Amino acid sequence: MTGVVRDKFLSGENDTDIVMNELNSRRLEIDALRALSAIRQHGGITRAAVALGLSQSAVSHKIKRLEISLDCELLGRKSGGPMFTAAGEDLLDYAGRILGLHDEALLSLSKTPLAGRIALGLTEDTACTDLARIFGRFRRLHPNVAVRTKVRMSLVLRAMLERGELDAAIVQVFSHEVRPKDVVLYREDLHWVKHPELMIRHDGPIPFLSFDDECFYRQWALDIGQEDAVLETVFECSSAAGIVSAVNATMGVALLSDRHIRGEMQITTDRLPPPPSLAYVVRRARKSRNPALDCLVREIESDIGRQGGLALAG
Amino acid sequence: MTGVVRDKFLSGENDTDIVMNELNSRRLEIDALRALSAIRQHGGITRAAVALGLSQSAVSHKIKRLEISLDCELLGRKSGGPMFTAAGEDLLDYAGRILGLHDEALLSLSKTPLAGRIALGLTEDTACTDLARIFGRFRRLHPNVAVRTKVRMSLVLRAMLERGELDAAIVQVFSHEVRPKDVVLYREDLHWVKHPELMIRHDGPIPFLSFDDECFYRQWALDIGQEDAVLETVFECSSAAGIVSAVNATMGVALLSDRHIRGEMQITTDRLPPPPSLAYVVRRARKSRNPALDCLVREIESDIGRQGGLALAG
DNA sequence: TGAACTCATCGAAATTTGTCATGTGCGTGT
DNA sequence: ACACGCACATGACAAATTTCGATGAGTTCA
Repeated sequence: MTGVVRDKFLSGENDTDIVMNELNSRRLEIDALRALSAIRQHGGITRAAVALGLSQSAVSHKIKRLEISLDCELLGRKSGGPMFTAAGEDLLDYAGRILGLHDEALLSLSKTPLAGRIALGLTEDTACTDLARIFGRFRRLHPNVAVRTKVRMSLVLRAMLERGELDAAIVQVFSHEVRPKDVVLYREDLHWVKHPELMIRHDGPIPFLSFDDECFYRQWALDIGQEDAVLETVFECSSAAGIVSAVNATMGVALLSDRHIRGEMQITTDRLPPPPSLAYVVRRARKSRNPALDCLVREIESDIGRQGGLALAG
Repeated sequence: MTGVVRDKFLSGENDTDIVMNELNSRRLEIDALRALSAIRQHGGITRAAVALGLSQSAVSHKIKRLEISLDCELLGRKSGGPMFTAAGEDLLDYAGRILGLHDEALLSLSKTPLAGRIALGLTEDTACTDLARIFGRFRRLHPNVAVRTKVRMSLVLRAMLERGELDAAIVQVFSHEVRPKDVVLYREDLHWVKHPELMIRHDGPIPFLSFDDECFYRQWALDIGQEDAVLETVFECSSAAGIVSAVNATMGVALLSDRHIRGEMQITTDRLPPPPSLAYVVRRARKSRNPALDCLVREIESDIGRQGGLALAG
């Protein structure tokens, strides 16, 4: 509220009355309340700023404005102390309720139905999961949204995202590669596995059962294999099923995720470095501002049900 | 939200994407919701603007911005039709809830206790009502606020308001004198009354039982009496009780409100014009920006409990 | 028809918000 | 003790948004 009309009556008043005028115009910005919630959600001002698409200082300014309006501190600024003051905790509660009503009003009153197109990339293993059910429901709820899915390996999907051929993709990345804007759906550990009857010699190369060129973590394996001249690729196959068979046939050692370890396979670490852990994330193209996609990502995230325990982003 | 960071990615996009970007940044301003409520409360944009201390065009712009955010119309703009659309009615409901939470958050979190002074004027009949209870509670809740009340007749209080000797007063005014910023507490009708045994002659003056100089509507009666030479003042008294006794003693005709009509009194309209109706309002001095007074007025308004049915102003 | 009233729109002034650059404080490692 | 990295605060200013005053358009009433 920037009204000048009211201030015409203030001429000649003393400084106390000017302060009182400030207090009279107090209000809490919706977006500042949203920033406060994001600080709680993401664990700090800087990460909240990234998630909101603002600069760190804009978020800092917003909190400052809330604090001025309320004339109390909201963030605890002592090292090692709680992030929020008691007042900050109280306001977070109000913020949640206000934002809930606000967003509900936006959703229920807006007469623009979700429409548009979504070009979505999936890997084969995610394509065969509950995601199909999620997409089906989404289509039923939003008939005006055209969802086009392409199933590729993760490296291909990532290239397509970069080229703008996809709006979003569900891809595997190493955990250290998770970007702030990625939505982490779940995480997986990789293991070196072999059949119990396969003897690893103490010298010379280890026979490696490799996924093909398009497996994004195959390159990691080859890189460490070349560095130490440890691995020798003896088998290439693009499917996990093929690799599983080769392991069971004692043909060599493979790098597999928990999901693929079965039967008599044995996890081994002899002469091999600990593998990196993986994350399945929804990654969006840079040019992907699309309410329909926002809604779909929210559905996916909610349905996969991370239960708020895992960090959304690094 | 005016972020530039995100918009850097939009270069080269077509117009559809720009529209979608607007939708993505939708939000409902707190003050716009407050304006919508004020339009309902005051019966139009222009009156709402006065009450909010803004120009008419600022309020018009606010509604326009809400309509753009929601992509629907909120005000019915057909003559004779309802002021609000169905969507407008829905949003009013949300607005009430959001504003309630917002204002509650402001009140409960703000660490600046209400302080200051209130110079309040009352008429004798209002001083002897539940208002005393209201003031008592206000003092207990806000011990730092000094409330000083002066009991006078309405005309005197109005003069004191003009002179800045009072911050606010509860006064009687004719209904057509209600100002936009007055808070209407309740309304009263006046009636010409006489005892059934008093015969009004068909010619010559009517004996008039008059309140004294300080009764603000006495002047109205004398004015119309002089115009038509109808009334002859035969009795003057400053208290309603005295006037009631004189009526019952068949001394003449008096102008009384519903509250004072009792026993065998008879309402009459022979040869007399219909009296104006009255309103009891909280009227504030022009220089009365005072959070403590705001709070007190809200308490008074709420407690008198107009139940939202009556218009607050003209 | 003219007057009064209400609301919408335009151009520009006023105000608010966000960015960038920099400062400050804290924790960690050498 | 010092250097570095990280997180947040602050100042100056640009960009965006809101408000104002003037005016236009529409409606109602006498």
